[in-house]
Amino acid sequence: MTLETPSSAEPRFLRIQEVASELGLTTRSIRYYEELGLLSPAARSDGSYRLYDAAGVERLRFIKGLRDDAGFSLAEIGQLLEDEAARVQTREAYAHAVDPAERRALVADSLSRVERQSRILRDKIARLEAMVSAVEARRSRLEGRLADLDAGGPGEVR
Amino acid sequence: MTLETPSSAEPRFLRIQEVASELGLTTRSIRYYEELGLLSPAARSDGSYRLYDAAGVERLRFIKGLRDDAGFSLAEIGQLLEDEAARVQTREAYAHAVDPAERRALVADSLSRVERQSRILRDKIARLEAMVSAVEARRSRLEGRLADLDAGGPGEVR
DNA sequence: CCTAACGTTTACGTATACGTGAAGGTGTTC
DNA sequence: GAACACCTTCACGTATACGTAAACGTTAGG
Repeated sequence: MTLETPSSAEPRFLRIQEVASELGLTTRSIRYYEELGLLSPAARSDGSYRLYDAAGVERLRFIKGLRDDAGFSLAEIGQLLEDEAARVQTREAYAHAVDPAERRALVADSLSRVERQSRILRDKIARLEAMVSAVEARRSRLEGRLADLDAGGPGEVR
Repeated sequence: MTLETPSSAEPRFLRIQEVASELGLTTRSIRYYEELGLLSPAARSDGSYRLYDAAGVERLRFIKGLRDDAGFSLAEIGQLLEDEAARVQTREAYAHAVDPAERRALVADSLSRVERQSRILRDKIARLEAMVSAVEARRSRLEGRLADLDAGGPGEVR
């Protein structure tokens, strides 16, 4: 066997292509996101291969979601992730904070950032739902007409 | 007065800049959308100025919504509008159709197109909502910790 | 009639978000 | 240790969605 200490605590790293395949991205995209400062690999191999851990993969999945699902630009995503980074930093500070008041302030800060993220997404959803209801209005008009016709309905178009 | 037959049945036309201002677009964008075949002005003046009617303005508002709110590409919007165009054509055919079976088929066709539009939008909303719930999960974790702290909570970070 | 504001087409410029090599190093396998 | 897939860093190419300027015609007002 070529296995080397397959311990359970081994930090499982993935190389860029493995991550790309798992997420349905290209390696180019991942490197480009890195250029823009949206993420950086957890580590580099001896030969300077990018190595990603689970958190990195999750971050990329989040980025992809924001792009494909929410339709945000990479610049907007950068903003959202800055909030996220600040949140993580805050989390770090929290671990070292002793004063309860300080801890409270740090958590409150994180919370406000998450709430902002949530607001942005919810706002987008609300606008999408407005569009849906416009489409639905047409839909129900058509369904009504169809029902009329099935019941031997009126001859003139209205 | 400089008024000229301000009759109520007068077809109110707007020029491109008026439309652009009303919708928060640029004239360039509107002309570009026209290049792509997403719309065409209802009429042209003697001097070939583009003239838009209420329907044209609505169509543009729809396009802007699909772009800004839903984040669709202009190509995708083109698809959605083709469906819409087919629907309108179908509506026209409906007015001339006499056979009830034919009429039923036409309405059913329109309905299926509208349903497709609705599906596309709802799919987008669903994916957005999945993202929101991910964010909300973090949010409630933070809220919980905040409550702990306010109650004189545990000293170690988890 | 003249002018200022607005419009027209044509065409080249630009930001974003990657794709696509080139030239070379890395890593695993037989 | 040679092959071959994978990685690295430039660097230039490309599609989308417009911005911007040139050169010129149109419309409305005084």
